[in-house]
Amino acid sequence: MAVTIRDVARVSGVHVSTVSRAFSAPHLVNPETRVRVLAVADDLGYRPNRAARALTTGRTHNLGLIVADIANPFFPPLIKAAQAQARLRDYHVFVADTDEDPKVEEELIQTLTKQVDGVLLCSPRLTNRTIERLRQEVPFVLVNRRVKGMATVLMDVGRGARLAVEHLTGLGHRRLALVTGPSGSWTSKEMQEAAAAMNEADVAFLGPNPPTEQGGRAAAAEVIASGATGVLAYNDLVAIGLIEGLAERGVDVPGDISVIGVDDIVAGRLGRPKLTTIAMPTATAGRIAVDMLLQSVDSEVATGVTMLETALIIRESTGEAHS
Amino acid sequence: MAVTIRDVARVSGVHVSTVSRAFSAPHLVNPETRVRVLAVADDLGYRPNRAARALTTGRTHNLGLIVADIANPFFPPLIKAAQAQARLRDYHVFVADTDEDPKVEEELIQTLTKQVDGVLLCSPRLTNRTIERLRQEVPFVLVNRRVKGMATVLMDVGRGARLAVEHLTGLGHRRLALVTGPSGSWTSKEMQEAAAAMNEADVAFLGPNPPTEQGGRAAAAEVIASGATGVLAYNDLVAIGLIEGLAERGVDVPGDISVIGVDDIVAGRLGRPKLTTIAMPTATAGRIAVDMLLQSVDSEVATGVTMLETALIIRESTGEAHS
DNA sequence: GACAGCGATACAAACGCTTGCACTAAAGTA
DNA sequence: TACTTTAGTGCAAGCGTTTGTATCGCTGTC
Repeated sequence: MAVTIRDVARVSGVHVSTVSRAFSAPHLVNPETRVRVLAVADDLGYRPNRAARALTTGRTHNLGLIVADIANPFFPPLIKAAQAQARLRDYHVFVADTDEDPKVEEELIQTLTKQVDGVLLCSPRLTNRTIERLRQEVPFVLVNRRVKGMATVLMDVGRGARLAVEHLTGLGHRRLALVTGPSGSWTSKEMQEAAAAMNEADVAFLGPNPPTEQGGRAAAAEVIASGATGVLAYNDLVAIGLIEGLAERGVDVPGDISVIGVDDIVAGRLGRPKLTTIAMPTATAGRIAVDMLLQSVDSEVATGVTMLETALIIRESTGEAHS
Repeated sequence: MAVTIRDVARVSGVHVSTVSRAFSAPHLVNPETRVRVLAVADDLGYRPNRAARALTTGRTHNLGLIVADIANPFFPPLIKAAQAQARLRDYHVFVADTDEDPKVEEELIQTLTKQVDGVLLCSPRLTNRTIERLRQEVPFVLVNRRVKGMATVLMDVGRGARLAVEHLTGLGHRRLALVTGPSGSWTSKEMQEAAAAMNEADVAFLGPNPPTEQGGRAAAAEVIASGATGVLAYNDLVAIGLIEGLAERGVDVPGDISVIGVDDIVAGRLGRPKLTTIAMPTATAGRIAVDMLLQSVDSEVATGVTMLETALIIRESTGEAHS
């Protein structure tokens, strides 16, 4: 049915191995033979069967990309960039969604393992132990999560959180709240630690919450109860939900309470009030993560940590405190 | 290195074929043997190598999902749903981004072809001829694009557009404009046809435009020049950009001009003014498309058209016309 | 003029799995 | 009892590649 290397060999009057080498080891075949073979291949519409190739070489030329929630606006730019970068290197990428469920996540990795050369784990909810175990089976690069000795791409939310707290205290807010995310989240922990380390402010930790609009809306009451006038939310989605939840309770942002998000998603830029937020270089992260992964696939060294800068973008959801 | 079917066979004292059948044809093996084999397999951590399986069976158990732009908020829910549905059926999915480029799209299909059992083509920009040619090589399901005789999932934007026009004329708008999308887009054509067929209104067609915020912003001048007071935009992103562009030129929405988008993305719901829009059942589309694809993979019949309902959601970006 | 060296090619095994066929032993049938 | 059937299993070919090794005809060297 499909045209194979054998067809090309037959038509061009050489052995299959010569055809194979014409593609993958050009220097081993006579230039004339090569052009002839290539011409025939093109003629016949030959496309190498990557599954077959994978079988002998052990390289699938596929990557796995596992994220907690594709629909979370944080991820698409990362997925897009990763996929583009992979394509540049002649790799295809499986995208899988765990629905924030560690069980699903592990299972996904297990089944993907045999068909990929490596996997990108974005904001994994797995335990360190599990990650370390799974790592035996397939090279990883972690995004937004630190596990000792593993290749990692991080975005410096710690610094972002510090900037955010400084911004808030600079505006006169004394009592702050951090609306935390899922409990397994490195980002969330990082933000907590950064905020806790700043002793110029008195900050309450609220959560954990699902990293969604709903999560934010649901946290509104708790935020009000905390008495905080400055809030740092786990991400923009949560921040937006929170602002809505506060509005429903008659609390104005930034009039009564200032809110800062994380991620700089489009919706925040277009919302009302426009969201002050910590911008994450997600596309860059995706690109770099793929490069690291490919490198560790080739060289067997799967280590190194890349820390990417974040930036505080001040828009309209933060304002002066009224004492 | 990795544990294969052979290891399982050796340890459990049976032939590889028995192990194979224990997995894929249980009724052909003695129940006792089967449980023993399965136990050993589990013990050893055996995972079938899908590439090898693909080689013999011709089924990769992979799907390709090709979209114009992952970062366009229209797609993530579709991708997520498709991926989830595929997983349910024990399929993995390659996600690829064409960057709205037909060349890239074709190339992607070509390289993916050998590693997938079928591909989902979302809002393809390819010509019908090309699609029909490519179809010889791999089963397709088209989303948001109609090609005769091909399996298709459509969302009824035509009806949506009619509702939108009615809504606008109902508000007293007489001069309308349609800010069209990319020229290859079925959706865009569909909207034009629907709008043109409504002779109660005088509608100008503006475009084509890139389906982005920038595209919308850039169209602002043209919209003003057209004299229209009611505008239907290709999608929410364009609508949002347009509203911004109009604001920059001192034109208020919905005060001076009413704007309707398409897609019902999150950003529209949170924006200011909240966008009146045509909601698209993207998640449903993704789910159904996968089911259709899998069905056509099995049965060789790759036809049938599913039309999904859309709905006009009236929010704040449309208002009465001032005569 | 015999031989080492080399470039180009052919050969064949291997990758991990599926599957049609052959075989055996037990069970059913006449 | 002799037969056919059937359940359970083994055997081996084959899927489309890659790749180490063998082969072959040259050229160049002493």
